[in-house]
Amino acid sequence: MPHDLPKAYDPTAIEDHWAEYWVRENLFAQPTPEQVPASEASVHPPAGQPFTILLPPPNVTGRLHMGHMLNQTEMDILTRWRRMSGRRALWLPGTDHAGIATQMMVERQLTEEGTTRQQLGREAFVERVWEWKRHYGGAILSQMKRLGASVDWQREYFTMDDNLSVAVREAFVRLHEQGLIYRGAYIVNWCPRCQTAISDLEVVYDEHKGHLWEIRYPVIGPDGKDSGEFLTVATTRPETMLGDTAVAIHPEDERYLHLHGKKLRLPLVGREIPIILDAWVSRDFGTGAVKVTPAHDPNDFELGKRHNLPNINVMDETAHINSEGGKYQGLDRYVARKRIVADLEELGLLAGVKDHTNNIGHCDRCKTVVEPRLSTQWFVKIKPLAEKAIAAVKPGPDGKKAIRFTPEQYEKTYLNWMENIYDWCISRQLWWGHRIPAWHCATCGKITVARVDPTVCSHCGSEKITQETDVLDTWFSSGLLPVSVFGWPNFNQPQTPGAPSFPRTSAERVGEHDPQPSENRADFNAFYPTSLLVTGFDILFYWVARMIMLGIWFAQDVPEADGSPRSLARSVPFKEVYIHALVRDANREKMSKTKGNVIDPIEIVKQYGTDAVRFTLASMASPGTDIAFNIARTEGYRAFANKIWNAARFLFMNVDRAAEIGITVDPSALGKMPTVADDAPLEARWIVAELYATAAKVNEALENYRYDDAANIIYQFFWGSFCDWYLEIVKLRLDFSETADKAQTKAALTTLVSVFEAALRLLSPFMPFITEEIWHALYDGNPPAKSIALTEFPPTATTPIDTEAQRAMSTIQSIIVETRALRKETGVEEKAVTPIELRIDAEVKTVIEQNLQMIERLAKASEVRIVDQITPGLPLRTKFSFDVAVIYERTIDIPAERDRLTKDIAKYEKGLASAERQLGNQGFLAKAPANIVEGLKKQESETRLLLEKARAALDALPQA
RNA sequence: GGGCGGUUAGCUCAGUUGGUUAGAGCGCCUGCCUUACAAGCAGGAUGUCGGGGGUUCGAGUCCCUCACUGCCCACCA
Repeated sequence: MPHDLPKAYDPTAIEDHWAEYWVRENLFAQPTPEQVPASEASVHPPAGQPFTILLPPPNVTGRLHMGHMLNQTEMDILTRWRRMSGRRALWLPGTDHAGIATQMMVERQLTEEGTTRQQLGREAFVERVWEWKRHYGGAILSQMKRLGASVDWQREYFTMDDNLSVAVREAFVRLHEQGLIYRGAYIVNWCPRCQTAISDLEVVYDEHKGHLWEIRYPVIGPDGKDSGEFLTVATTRPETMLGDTAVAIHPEDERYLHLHGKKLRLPLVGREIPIILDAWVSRDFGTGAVKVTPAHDPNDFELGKRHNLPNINVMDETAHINSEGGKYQGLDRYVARKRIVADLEELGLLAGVKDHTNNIGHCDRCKTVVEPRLSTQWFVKIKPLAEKAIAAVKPGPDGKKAIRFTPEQYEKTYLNWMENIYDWCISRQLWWGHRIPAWHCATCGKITVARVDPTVCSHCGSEKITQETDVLDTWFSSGLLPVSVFGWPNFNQPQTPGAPSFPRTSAERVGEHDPQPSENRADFNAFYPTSLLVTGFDILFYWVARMIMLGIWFAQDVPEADGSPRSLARSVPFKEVYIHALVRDANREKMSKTKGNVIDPIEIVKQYGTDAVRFTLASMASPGTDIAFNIARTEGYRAFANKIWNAARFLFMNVDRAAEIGITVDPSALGKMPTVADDAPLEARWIVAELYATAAKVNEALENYRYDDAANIIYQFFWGSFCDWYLEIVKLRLDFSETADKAQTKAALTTLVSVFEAALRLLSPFMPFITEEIWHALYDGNPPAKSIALTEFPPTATTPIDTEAQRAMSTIQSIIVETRALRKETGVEEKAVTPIELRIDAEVKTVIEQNLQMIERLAKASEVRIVDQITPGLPLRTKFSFDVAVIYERTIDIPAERDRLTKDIAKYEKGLASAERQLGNQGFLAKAPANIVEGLKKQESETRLLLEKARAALDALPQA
């Protein structure tokens, strides 16, 4: 049974294999829990509490980027950890149909083919998008599989699956029934390229250097002719003047008040427009007179409503001037601007042009400048939903919050937004998405909203009805995911005749997967509310907030399993939200395609291994701080993986050698927390104590989303304690000679293997690949489970830790470190062994005397002479509880030694002075807690001793 | 304009309710191919915790202020 591991760790050789294995074996599938009757509860031991987590669905068009990988690494660590800790873990994956993004992608293809979606027609186009999805849509999830995400692939969903579409439709209809959906003409953000409305959130603002044009509008005299007087308005967008229906001035602006009641002649157009008074106008901006274009500016729209002004829309959906624009018709908005400015100048109506910096909104998707546009859209009256969403994050009557944010600061951001929320424009003029289930009647003009496609108008019975062409905002469907993925609404909705046959999923259409839709509430009962949402702050409002609003709104009507009403705390879509940081490049720059600093996770994974990249992200994932992804760290963690690899090789080498003389490790010692006898060797007691301490710290860190702490603690344990110290010491015990004490060797081997095996389990959530590989090798083909991921995570022990062993070991380590340093200073050759003198305090004397061989081996001492006093003249190092000296003929570097001692003395003097000052302070003695005072006193006496020793050593140095 | 962060070793970052002499990784310097690992081992150097003020027996940690810096929200034409 030789364990043949290649000498160097090569992630590429193992990772693909395990990634495929995990998927193929369905290791992380979480079936719908069977409802066990109480009478049988003893037969079926109660399963762990569910740990449910939804993958923020990546866009189906997406390619995996570093942000995804961070997000998935964090979720995977937590899910694996919870699963190994006995929870019923469900991590649910899926993709988002991503309306605009996907439509754009396919439109681009069509452009290359020399056609357009309009030429194709709606139905063919949508079919074309499905086809695209079938071909390319799985890419990001394949990448995810490669990264080893421990999700339940059997439950994979797509937001346009039929069951999820049913949920979308139900949600829309219910909100409509509840009077929370309305349709109307409002100014919305319009993207002239995408030719759709977009929500406020989808507009990103950018500062641009532009101009403020001052235009003279002729005042019409009592005779109906131009009076010769002008009112000068200032505008950043002269082209919109074609749609002006008034000019507004401040009611107390004495410069212009005499003009009130008069009319102006709109230049270039000739229309007579009124001068209105409104306090909204700011007197000190521009000229103090504002042209009012209600159809092209949100403020003007409000102004227009207040003053009953007509709305004149002068642009079409592509932002070209329409027939209202007279001779400018057909011109692009910016061409029209140029032309208009030139014409005004020619007419002598351009009073001035000033430089002006203004913020311009761009479409988040395609970066086209957004046009505020008057159009008819669908909205959700959001306040009632927001109220509940606010209550969910504020302390309830029991003082607890239904939803807790980590880091806490995001709670404020969230509340601030939620408290100032505007109605949500949910209609999009796209073809790809959930089509709004509303039908317009050509006969009576009314709208029919229905769960089932109607054949006649519900108002007048007319058959002349046509479905609304708009689709819903993508976030409307993703906002429903926490309820819809668990079967809402079908389980509590009477099956409507004629409703889409269910289950029929897009996956069936596509022929990829066979998701198992829930037809009862077992899934919902077991997994809702989900435990945690891990996501980036960039979609806090888009998605997180919408899920909270919609989740509460619809889940509150779903009774508990026992029929009782559902509380707010049980209606929320998730109990915790963990907002992770942004991954930046090594220079803290945001990664972006234009900057060319994007790190492709798959590339870097190929180079360093998934485990190393995961560990990098985990070790830097301190809550609330952006991650400056530094490849040097990844190199370091690849070295760590290599270290683990080689520790395994060392282990296997010894296991094999032991087997040759009939020593084997009892498999029952593995798979749990190792134990040691009280009389076991010190290093065995110590490493087991360290393991327990490490497990406790790691569990606590993960409990608090301190991935960074957890990773560093494990790293320190494995490399620092286990490899650097324990492995070196245990070599002393691994004696395979004929004369060896077999019982001792076996005990040492057992501790070695069992601690290592436990360490693998500890590491597994962070580095699933390498631990899986080594774990399987360790069991040599007979593992107790299909995967290390299904074994138990080292728990936090309830029994006390062997602090005595820790203390003793710490002293021995200190002796060894000091001796090594001393050897170096004294110029002892690396290979040479040399006797040392050691003076030790009584209380540690026994244990150290029993473990002299550790010092001999690790400090390269040919002999350790325990003395009462170090022989004068020997180069020595002093510590509080011991002094150590090397017996060596070569002299030390006296100036360097003097230098070192002088520095030490200065440090001790400073420390001592500080301690004495505090201890001499009555206020300190009176007010500081006892343990602090005690600690300081101890420190003072120690420092005093060290200072004396250092001074003595300095005095003893030969004069240069 | 409103709000929220950040500023700690050359670099990237920890430092939990104020408490003993501020840490890690990488990098750097020195010596070692020591039979698991040179992707390694051993030793070493490095900080007026952004500036100033205050509270306190005690401040990297709390308060004020200034500077620099990042982000979010709002959008006066």
